[in-house]
Amino acid sequence: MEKQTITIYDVAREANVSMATVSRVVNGNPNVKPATRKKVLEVIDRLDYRPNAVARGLASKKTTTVGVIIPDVTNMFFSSLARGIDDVATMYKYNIILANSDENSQKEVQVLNTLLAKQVDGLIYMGHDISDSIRQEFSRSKTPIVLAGSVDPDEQVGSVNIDYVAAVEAATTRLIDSGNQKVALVTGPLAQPINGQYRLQGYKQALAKAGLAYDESLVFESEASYHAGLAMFKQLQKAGATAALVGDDELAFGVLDGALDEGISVPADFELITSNNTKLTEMARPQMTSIDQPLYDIGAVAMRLLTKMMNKEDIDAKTIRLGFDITTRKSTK
Amino acid sequence: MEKQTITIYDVAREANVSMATVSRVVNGNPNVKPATRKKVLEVIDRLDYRPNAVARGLASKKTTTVGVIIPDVTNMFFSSLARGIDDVATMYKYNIILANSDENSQKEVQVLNTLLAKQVDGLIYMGHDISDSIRQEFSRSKTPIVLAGSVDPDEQVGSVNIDYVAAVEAATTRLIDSGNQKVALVTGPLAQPINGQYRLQGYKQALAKAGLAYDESLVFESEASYHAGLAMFKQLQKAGATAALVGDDELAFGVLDGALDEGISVPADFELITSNNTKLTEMARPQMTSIDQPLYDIGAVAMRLLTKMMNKEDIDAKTIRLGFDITTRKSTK
DNA sequence: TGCTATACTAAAAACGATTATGAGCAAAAA
DNA sequence: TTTTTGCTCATAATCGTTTTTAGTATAGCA
Repeated sequence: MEKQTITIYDVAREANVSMATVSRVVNGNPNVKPATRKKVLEVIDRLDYRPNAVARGLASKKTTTVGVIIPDVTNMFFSSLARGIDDVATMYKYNIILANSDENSQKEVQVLNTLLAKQVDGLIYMGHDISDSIRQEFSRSKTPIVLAGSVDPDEQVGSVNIDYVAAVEAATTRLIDSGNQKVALVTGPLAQPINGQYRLQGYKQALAKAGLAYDESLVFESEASYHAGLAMFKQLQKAGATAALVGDDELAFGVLDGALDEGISVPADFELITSNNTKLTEMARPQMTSIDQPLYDIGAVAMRLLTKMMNKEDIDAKTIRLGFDITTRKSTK
Repeated sequence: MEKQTITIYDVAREANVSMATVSRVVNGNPNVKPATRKKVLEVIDRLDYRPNAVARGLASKKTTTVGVIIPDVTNMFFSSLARGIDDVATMYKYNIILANSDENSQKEVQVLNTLLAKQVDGLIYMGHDISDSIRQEFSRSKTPIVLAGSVDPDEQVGSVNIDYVAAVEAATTRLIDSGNQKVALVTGPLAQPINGQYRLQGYKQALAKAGLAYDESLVFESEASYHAGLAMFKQLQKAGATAALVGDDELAFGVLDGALDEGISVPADFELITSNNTKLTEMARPQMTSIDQPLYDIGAVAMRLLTKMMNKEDIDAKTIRLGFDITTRKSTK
């Protein structure tokens, strides 16, 4: 128990150079003679010196850390995004401060502020609902921000997503084309733009193109949980729906099991398309047909976009729209 | 676009006090006259001052940040732990730096080092496999560390887990008691202590107590994925197993669907118990009986233990063993 | 009135890096 | 030989806090 922390100053002294030189070799600055560099590296190794990132952050005003606000890590949709984010973050030598928000705007604002206090170089925000309070915080912050997997109606900040309108329209059309007159739409709160604006719009467009009337009683709001889906099926049945487009995989899994538990055969008597194409879609029996959002990629691209913003590189477009697909499995005819 | 960052010095000047005084009111130090405190708070509010956590971290040598090493956020088992960790972390005003390791020891060591460079106040490590390299890093680090959901054979660091031996023994016994002569054990790599030592031991104990011979051909190693489970079932069948204890829910889900896909009826012709009691167990049809590890709690307790260590409080026990249960559902008779 | 105790506040020194600025020196050019 | 050029490297300022040290003002007391 001899020494405490060993600092750049210690290695400078041991190596008979100045701290500036040590700093240079640590940071790979080329202005160091190979012999000197070697000497310094040896001392670093011998002393087991590890640069203090906090001090470095203070001096350089860069923390190589980005904040990630996530509704709930436990939700496969978001954790898939998070995985993409983390992978490209480490690729670019950034670390991730992860904070769960429960999509509660008060918590979000608070979290955002502690993240900014910690001087993160950038922020990634996940969550469908961009409350006014958080939007306000966004706009007065100088820190680069990008939204992953959700849409920013006024394009203040960067965002990466898919064309939800088109995706839902395509999926709904598929359901209509296979003979369903009454296709239900089951999503999260319509107050959230992704549901109330985009998904609903896509749904209506599909209906309109097929010459079907829009029937409000076929639109269901629900939290995104398995149990909610289980309970939901009876309502769908009551409303006379013979097919449903569901906005979340867990929820869809619930609806599916709800149907099965009622003795309804899927897809023969009830067809279902879900939206996120997580692993869950393959675990269900029958496996679920799904809109295929490239979740991992959305996260990865969002982080990549953020790195560009942090580097002050030119961005062609703040909003990146990735392609989607519909993966056909066994829950549709 | 007038001012850059506003510092403690600015508010001191505006409020006609010293920076030390501002520091005191920000940190809730009682040695400040109420009137002064009020005045300072007003200025802070007016200038929209936000303390720089990096500078604070440098000066105080505390970052109120803990590092969390996780194999994969996308795995429900670990994300459940992570959620517990994050919740109590925020409760104690800590933030979480989350890093995926893929249970790759090289990555782990690297991640650990960058975390330490960032001066985290503590570390939580998840993962079944504690490689020698990581163990070595642990032992020469002065930073408090606790393991969540895994066992430390030499109790160098803190850890929170359940009694895996007893849990597996109980589950296996259950399977034997319901008439199965050939119970398979399906887990991750036996090289990992949790599998090769604890689970296997529990399994053997159950066998021994029931007077059954241990048959190596009934023990299967597998990665913890749904697809691996799907493929695994045929092997179980070939080995003549009529029941299985599976170490991971996704894997178990795969085994279950594998059985179903083969036309085997569960639990009539094949019984199954899984180990983690994640949401998945309820989604399966039939729902899966499971050892019930309190995942969220393990995470939460681990973080709580870590806070105590970081505060240098006395710890009664570095290893905390939580209780477990077996939740009976429909995959057992 | 003078002295001590009390209650705060001010100034300055860390904390451990980064980064201008410019000095020293050898090689090249004049 | 002298001047210029180009590398290397050292000095010192700076980043925004916390924390220690040294006060100062007020009040209490004899």
